[in-house]
Amino acid sequence: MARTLDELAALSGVSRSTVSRVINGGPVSEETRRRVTEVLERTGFRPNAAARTLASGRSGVVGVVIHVSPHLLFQDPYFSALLQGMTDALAERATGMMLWLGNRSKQETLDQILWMGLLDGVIVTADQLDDPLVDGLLASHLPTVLIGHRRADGNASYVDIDNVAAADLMTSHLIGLNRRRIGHITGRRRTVAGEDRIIGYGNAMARAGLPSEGLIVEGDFRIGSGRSGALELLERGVDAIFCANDATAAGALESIRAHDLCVPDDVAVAGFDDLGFAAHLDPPLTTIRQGVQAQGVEAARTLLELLRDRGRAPRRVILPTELVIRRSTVGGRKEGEPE
Amino acid sequence: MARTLDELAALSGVSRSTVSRVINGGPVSEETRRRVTEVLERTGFRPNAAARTLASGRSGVVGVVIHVSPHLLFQDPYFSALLQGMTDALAERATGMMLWLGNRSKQETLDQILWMGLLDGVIVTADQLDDPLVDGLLASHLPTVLIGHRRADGNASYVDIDNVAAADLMTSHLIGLNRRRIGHITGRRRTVAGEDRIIGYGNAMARAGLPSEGLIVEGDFRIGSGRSGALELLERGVDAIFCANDATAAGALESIRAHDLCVPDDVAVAGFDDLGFAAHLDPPLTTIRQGVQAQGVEAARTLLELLRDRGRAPRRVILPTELVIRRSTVGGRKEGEPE
DNA sequence: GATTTTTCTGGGAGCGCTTCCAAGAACCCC
DNA sequence: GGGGTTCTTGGAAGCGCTCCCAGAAAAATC
Repeated sequence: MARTLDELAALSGVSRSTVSRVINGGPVSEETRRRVTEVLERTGFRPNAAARTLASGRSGVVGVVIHVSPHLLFQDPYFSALLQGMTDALAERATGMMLWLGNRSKQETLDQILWMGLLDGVIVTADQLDDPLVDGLLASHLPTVLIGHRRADGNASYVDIDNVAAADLMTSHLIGLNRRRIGHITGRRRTVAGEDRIIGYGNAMARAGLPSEGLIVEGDFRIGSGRSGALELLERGVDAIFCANDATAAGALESIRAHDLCVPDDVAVAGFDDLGFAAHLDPPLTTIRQGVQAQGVEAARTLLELLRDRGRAPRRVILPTELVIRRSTVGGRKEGEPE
Repeated sequence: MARTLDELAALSGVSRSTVSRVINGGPVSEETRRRVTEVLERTGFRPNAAARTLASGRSGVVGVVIHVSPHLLFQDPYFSALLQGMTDALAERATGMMLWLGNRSKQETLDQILWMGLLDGVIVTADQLDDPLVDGLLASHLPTVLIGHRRADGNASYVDIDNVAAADLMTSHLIGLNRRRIGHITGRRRTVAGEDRIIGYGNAMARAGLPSEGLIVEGDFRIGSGRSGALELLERGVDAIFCANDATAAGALESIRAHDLCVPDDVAVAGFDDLGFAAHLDPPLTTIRQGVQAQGVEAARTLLELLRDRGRAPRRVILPTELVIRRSTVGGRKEGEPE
């Protein structure tokens, strides 16, 4: 069994260069290509990846860094969907993927990635407002695509949604339903999504001339903070709660029910993300749908494009979001539910 | 900034070979080492991974293949724990990891891994009785460690638990509590764990002279099959149910409660895995604890050892399991629960 | 002090591939 | 039919590193 290009060249009676061309789709006469391909298939030849990488400067492998605790990673379908999208898009171009999960320190992760050296590019989740890993990656000249972005990342390539606009839209939806004391349970502090959703909420409230002070309680994107946040807001008196994500909203629903209050009659509840379970909460949750899987796909495509054409201008993608209205804000039957 | 060994050699006034020795810990005089190290740090030099791999034949990267549907992957903490264990152990030796999740066909995955070529070795979950991916990997001469193993994998390296013995132990525990009609909800068909747990259950029943026919219903490791399986077994009349894993047991508990039966007085329930939630079910679940994270660690270590010393005999590790008794089989207070 | 042993270092030969260059063959147009 | 294209191919020069070998220097031995 042939192990090198030279052996293959000998077997098929052409030069090494020609075999290389056949493998990489270079210009070769039809006749030669057929002959070499035949030998290629017969021997099951696989070119040595390290040698290709060394000679060509590209490895065909990209890194994906999702720096969250594995606990969260495997619990939140958000990441699962993201990964799925990326692997699909990468596989289309036969690009390998190395995955870094968040179980080491950011500095260690960064060092490892850069030290490793054989990556063509990196996709990294940039959800923190302040993230040395992202900064390091951007500074490293390694082609990098962010999922999410900070203000300062204006000339990096990224895929994101417009959190401010979406939160504004949701808040306006609640205002439009004649809610006046609308509380907000925020996302984790120092995350882009968290802060931007606060801004969007604040914008809508201000525009409507409604007060928001005292109506914002801090959460952390987890169900527990939804429970406690809702308790606090109920005490202060609210007729609607906009939660920074669906998990938080699930917690809020629990607390409200425990208080024997009715959703949405007494208190309307809204979430953000539209993860699978949102439609199956009781009552089904009004939320903002963001296509997480699509974000993964788009991020991968963006990176591949960046690789194909280095020095190309950064590509910034803002994916659309959608207000999904269900019964947690508007009573009665909605969205094709059984009568 | 230095980019190659030669540049570094020039900067520090030694030969390329010497710099290479300093980097790789070869024999170098103290004085030289200090001088070169200084330059190394000052320039932040990183050796080219592809070149090292090509020259040395090792890449310092191993593959991890967890071929389950992403849905399951991200839902079941089992995999999360496994990954965590592996990444920890691999990081100790600065070994990179490429991850293949189960979103492509097995054949595709196999091809990609082998084609990629730059892996030093692979860890793969071998839970299916019949798995072309595992077969292909074992046949490929790529150092491979299985997590779980089939009968035929006798001379591969693997990390596993003794499912037969553990299931036997659990069943005997139930028998020892004077249960006589003990049902079993199996794991997914054609998985090693599923089949072996049936065998262990059967062994214990036979030894005690108890009948098991009609008391085995097929499940699939998921909560749904626990619900339906329990319903079926309740109809046939049982005083205990041994479920193939904790998720199934959770489902069984639901159904039993829905029938207004009491656990464990009317029906005892036992699971397998001791995942985090098992202790928090109502009532807390008697189960078999297997250290999943430890399995990950052990698998990684085994592979690293295999790599250090090729041609070494395969290493087979059977990790211990433990019967964890909680209130789902034995009433009253147990295991440090509040009074 | 001469010889042997050990330690340290530099040179060089690859690892297997890509890719540039140039030469030859085949083809074209007027 | 000659000069110019265009296609196809082989040769050769690396890519940046490891590792073997042999020579030089240092240390140990008698």
